[in-house]
Amino acid sequence: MTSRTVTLLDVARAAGVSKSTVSDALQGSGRVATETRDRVRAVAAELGYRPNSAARRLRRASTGAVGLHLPATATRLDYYMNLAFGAVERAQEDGLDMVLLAPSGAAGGRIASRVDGLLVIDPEAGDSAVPGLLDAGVPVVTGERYLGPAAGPSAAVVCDNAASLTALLDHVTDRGARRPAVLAPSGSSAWATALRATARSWGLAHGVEVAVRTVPFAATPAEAEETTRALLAAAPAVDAVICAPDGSAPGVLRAAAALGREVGRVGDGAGQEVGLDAGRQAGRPGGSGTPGTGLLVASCVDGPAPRNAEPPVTAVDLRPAAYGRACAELLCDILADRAAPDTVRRHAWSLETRASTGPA
Amino acid sequence: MTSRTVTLLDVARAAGVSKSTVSDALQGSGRVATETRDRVRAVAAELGYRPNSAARRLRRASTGAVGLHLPATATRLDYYMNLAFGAVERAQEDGLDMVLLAPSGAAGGRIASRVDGLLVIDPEAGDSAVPGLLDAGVPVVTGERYLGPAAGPSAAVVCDNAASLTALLDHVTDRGARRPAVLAPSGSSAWATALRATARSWGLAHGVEVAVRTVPFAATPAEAEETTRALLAAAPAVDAVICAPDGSAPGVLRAAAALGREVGRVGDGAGQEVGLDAGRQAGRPGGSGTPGTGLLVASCVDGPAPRNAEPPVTAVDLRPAAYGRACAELLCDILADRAAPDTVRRHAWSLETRASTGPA
DNA sequence: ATCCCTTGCCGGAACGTTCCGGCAGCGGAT
DNA sequence: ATCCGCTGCCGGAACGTTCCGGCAAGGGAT
Repeated sequence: MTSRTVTLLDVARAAGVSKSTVSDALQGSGRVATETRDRVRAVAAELGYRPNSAARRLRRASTGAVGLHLPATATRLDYYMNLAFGAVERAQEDGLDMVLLAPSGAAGGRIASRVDGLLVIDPEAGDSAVPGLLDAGVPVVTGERYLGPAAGPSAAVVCDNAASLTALLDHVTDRGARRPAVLAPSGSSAWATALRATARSWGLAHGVEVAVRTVPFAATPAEAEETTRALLAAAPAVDAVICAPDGSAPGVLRAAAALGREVGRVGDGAGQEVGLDAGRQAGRPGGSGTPGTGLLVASCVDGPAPRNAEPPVTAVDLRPAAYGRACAELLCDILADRAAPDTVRRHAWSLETRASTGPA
Repeated sequence: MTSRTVTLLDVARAAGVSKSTVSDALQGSGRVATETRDRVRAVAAELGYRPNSAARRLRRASTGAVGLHLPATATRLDYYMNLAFGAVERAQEDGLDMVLLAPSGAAGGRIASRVDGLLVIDPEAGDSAVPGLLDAGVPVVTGERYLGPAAGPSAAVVCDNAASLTALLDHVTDRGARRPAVLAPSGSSAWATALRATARSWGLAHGVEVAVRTVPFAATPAEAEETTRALLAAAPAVDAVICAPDGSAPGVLRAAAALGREVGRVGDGAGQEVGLDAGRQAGRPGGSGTPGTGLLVASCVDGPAPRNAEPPVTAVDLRPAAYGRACAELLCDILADRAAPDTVRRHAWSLETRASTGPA
């Protein structure tokens, strides 16, 4: 407030050198004697010199910022909140600002003049903003692959979604389930697509019948509950439900409770065999269910909902904050030429086993 | 890609005028004949001219971006996700980018060189990043007041939290509750402070004893459940629980279920009188509760959790997206000199009555 | 002693925009 | 006819950086 903004020239005068030398000293570029460099840096620090980002950007023809695009349909999922902040943190380490892009996406063309790169998370093939972003003329890193048309090869950080759902299915069968079912997400994101494909193929590979029901990408617990009720009514032999969308696991739990299924146990209490139940429960859709019959429940996305549910629900932890970090890191690497612009990296998930799939 | 970036000078040459005229024509500044202006604009559009934001910012000494700071403790609450996107949308309408600030807050000093203004949402007095932001030298709009030390008068958008909690308390007493309790948030945000104060004062004003328990600002359902159990054990006559933190209402519901309290009904099933219950239930802390005894439940923050709970929970809808919009709008107005830098605006909430406080 | 190469530093020219002062031309008032 | 003021346009000069070419000074090799 009181003092005018201090520029390179001010530092130069104070240090008794030219502005070029100050610039070189601070950037570490050019040829500067170590002694001079230290002195200049000291003076700069003392004067409280802050480089003017606009000037720097003008000169360097870069903006110093990257854009972040999140799925329009799912801005309310706090999974993305964690992801976003992970990304912000990492970008900041490279001195980059993260600008939040409106889901509507407005004019994709002018984006290029405002950011040096783009992070496009879980791009839906149906999202009209995405194609504009992908060829905005700046490097793009997608979180999960883009499966839409005209998908030029761009950099990506991917999760092995097939492996995580497989792990979940393996886990529930390990715990005794014989007839697992999957509530798979709709939509054309890579995540949703992979889960649907895996849900179908795992059964074939293991000679097990897997019931698959499709629910919205961002299903509410109520929707999950409704689907689960219908599923268990139609296929009472199902003894494990794996629920994909973030936050909807409580709905599965509620359906189980309403139908008298005890979550966290498999079988009918006498043993682990479960085939008999089929006949017993058939044709009692909205009824009170058959007390004493167990059900395993798991979620493809960890978060507050599965973690705090009663009982806590086994889930795949996608580690969203780390995922966001990884995306931002890849983009930073590409911008700094530390990585090729078509690099693909993997992000590791972990399985969190909880009471909903059996005793600890 | 193919063509170089088109500058003001290119447009000038193509239109047969000087760069100054082009600038004036496009900005609407200076004195330009209407005919010339239209022609210049047509040429600019045809060439696909995009102003270089870095150059513009350098010249105008503004950055074209505003920063958004969210509470560090609560980045995971999707309330803030909605708020953020509301703000982004509004800022975009004024051509401003919204840059997400890392919760850690790093160096507050250099923020001023990167943004023209700041949005600081629910500033905690304990958040070490906040003071640096408040006097970063740029206009600041806070979402809710900052109650910390050295609070220079800055612009704010506030909610009448006293009124919303009062409305909730009035509502449950209207529905028959005689002994409401409040799970008030800890912390020193204006929201938390106002709720705690109101919880205490409302009782005095109405001659009703209000039990107040403090829970974390971002309490998990498990924490809310635990607190509710303890509360109902210690004060069994409590017949309504109003729960403040976002997302924790399900915990109250679980506690109620565990103690055999029927949510959405008040009294013991025979009538609306409830005072008698006190003796009946006393001294049965962890037990199965008293079946047939009702409990009203409400939340101070609406969202997926109360909306999708079973039964759905009455809540105050703070309308976070609109709130974010309002904050951004105020900041835009201040930056454009349409509002004084110490303007305070109100944001309206609404009460969403649902089954948890009685039949529809 | 001469030459060359390296080191350390500097001046100037961009980057693309906005804004200020100025300069023609012209119509109307004196 | 002279002068004034207004309109429409233009040419610089910033804004604060980075980067390139160049220039002295010094030291080693010839």
